[in-house]
Amino acid sequence: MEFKIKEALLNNSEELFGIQVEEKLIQFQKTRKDVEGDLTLVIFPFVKVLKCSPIEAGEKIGAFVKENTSNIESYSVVGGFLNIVIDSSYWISALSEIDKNDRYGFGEPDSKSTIMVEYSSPNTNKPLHLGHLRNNFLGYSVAEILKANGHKVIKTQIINDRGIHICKSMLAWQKFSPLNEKGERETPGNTGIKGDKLVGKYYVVFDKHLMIEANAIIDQWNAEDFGYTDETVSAEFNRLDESKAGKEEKTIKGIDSKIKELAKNQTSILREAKEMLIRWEGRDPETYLLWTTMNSWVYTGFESTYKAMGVDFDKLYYESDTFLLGKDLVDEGLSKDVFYRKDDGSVWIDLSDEGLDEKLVLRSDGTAVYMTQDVGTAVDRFKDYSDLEGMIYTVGNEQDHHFKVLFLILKKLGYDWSENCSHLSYGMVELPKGQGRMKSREGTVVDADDLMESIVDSAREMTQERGHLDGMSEEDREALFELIGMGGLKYFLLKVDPKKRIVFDPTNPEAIELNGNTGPYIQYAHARIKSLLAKADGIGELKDVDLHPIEKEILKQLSGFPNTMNEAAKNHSPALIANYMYELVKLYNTFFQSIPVHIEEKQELKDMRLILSRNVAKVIGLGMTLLGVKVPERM
RNA sequence: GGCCCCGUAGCUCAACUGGAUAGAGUACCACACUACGAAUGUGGCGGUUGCAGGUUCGAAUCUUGCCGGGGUCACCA
Repeated sequence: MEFKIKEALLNNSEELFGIQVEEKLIQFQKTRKDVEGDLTLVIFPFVKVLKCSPIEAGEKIGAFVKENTSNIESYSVVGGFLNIVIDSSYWISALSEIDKNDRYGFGEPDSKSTIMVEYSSPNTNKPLHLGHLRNNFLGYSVAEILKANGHKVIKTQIINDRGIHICKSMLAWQKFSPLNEKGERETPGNTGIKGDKLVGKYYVVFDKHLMIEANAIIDQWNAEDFGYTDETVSAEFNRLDESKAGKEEKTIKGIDSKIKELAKNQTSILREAKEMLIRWEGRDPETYLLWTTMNSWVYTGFESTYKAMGVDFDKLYYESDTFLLGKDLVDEGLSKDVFYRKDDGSVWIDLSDEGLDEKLVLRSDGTAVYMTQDVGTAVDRFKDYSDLEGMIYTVGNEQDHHFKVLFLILKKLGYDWSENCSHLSYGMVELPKGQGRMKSREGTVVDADDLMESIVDSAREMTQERGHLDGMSEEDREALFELIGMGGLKYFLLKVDPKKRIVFDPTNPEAIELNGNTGPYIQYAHARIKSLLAKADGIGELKDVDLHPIEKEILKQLSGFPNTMNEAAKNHSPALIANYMYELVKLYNTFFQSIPVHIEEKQELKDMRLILSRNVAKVIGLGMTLLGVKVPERM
């Protein structure tokens, strides 16, 4: 409709305005709720051209539009706004179109370019937490949205399976695990502890011992006892210690943390972990076996968490496979003078022209850093998929800088596709009242499994209270509780603009509501419609009938679905879908509450309302799928 | 300290990317189930959009300065 009006205005621009107006002057918006109309044209941009008051201009354009466009019932001018009323038969035919299409709003599968979406990408030394939930749901949803818009999508992650962090867990397990009566150390098998939780437990154990040892060292230093401490280290300690004199509390804190770092590096336990990493890199069989064993525990644990989350991947990349890949590219970059080597052998890129700093891409000992492998992995992925057009990295906004640098490096290395790479940067999940983000060491991390379990528990309780479960098997009930709980959780995390941080209070059992603007609210509407439709004995043909205003509102909203999907894909924002869904359901509920369907005497009206309802349910189903949320037939 | 992001009702979030009188949920108060499912609906209460200036027909949105919160500036990942 907008298109029709726009065309009419443009084609008759000379006659109407005296000159050919630019297309961008024609701006439509939704009509305010308290004003009659279905579509509003903003008049202000034409005022200058027509050299008259906004009212006169509005009247003139309104009259023209009514005369030259079909399906315009009437118009009115308020202030600088032309409100256009579209007739019922237009909306009825729109409904008829929607009704014909089971995949309304969706594009032809694989009709657009191939895009890789990376998400999750966990470390293998600790379990997944609330932050990962946001990451996973976001990545999964964006992938589904792109697919629905016709893109071919490859879901992937890079698993951080190597490095000092996993060695810490391995070492702590070796040193500190108690032995059972058979003389075995703790395993998921003999303890019943989930694999990722067990490995995470030993990561914490390592940290505890590290701190004890480091604090003991600092105590000795403070007592001027430097024992076997290296001279350069003791000198550094003295320098730092003396620099505290006369400083503010904040500065002293910073210096203290540097001293702590220094002491940590002197501990035997950290040295052992580093030695273990070197053995790992040398492919020492015993270390490698331990590493594969403990990682496999973690993967088994992750698998069950991913299953509960309802996310999946098409292709996995492991850091242990890719960490060497970037090195060849560093050589290539050196030969192209994109990088340069310092005297100590380390390799850098200078990005000061782009307003960024110098960035290290290879250590002086020749080992790879994070950036090195990210460059390597990116190039590798484009080799793996010849039709790949671009990539989306779902990673928290703490890494904004990293990705800016990464994309720049790729560009400078001559990879044109770097322009099609984007960082889906999302806000951290934070604790309330400026407590900042969750920290594993302080025990404020919200574990993913625990949270999912507790939300399903709430769903179970609420659903049983309602009691619409007669004749449902125990299995089906459990599946339903999970569907509702997970729907609530996903919607809670996805309805917020990805860019914004989320505040979550773990101490508040009602932090995730299941009433109001929530997943279950939308699921409930779906179940209600299904029940309504089940009670209908046959639905007739759609006829041209007069629409109630609320019915028209619902149709307007339904008509906007394809556009919302487009915007969601363009902005990588599931929140747009979630907000759309909420608006749709709110309108429908108003309708449901105030307008009878089955006792309507006029068959044509009844049929229209049933068809309308059917399509609301359809769009709810389609839209929620994009968020990874399932909708029930009953609940 | 340099750079980046964010400040909207008590709380959690919207606002179609510069448009009308800034909207929802929640909490609180009051109503509505013998018409189809009350996880609902209808009212009410609640705001100087952090503060101060600037740009224009028009600013929560763009701009400048300040205040407050977070992030980042590692031969960590």
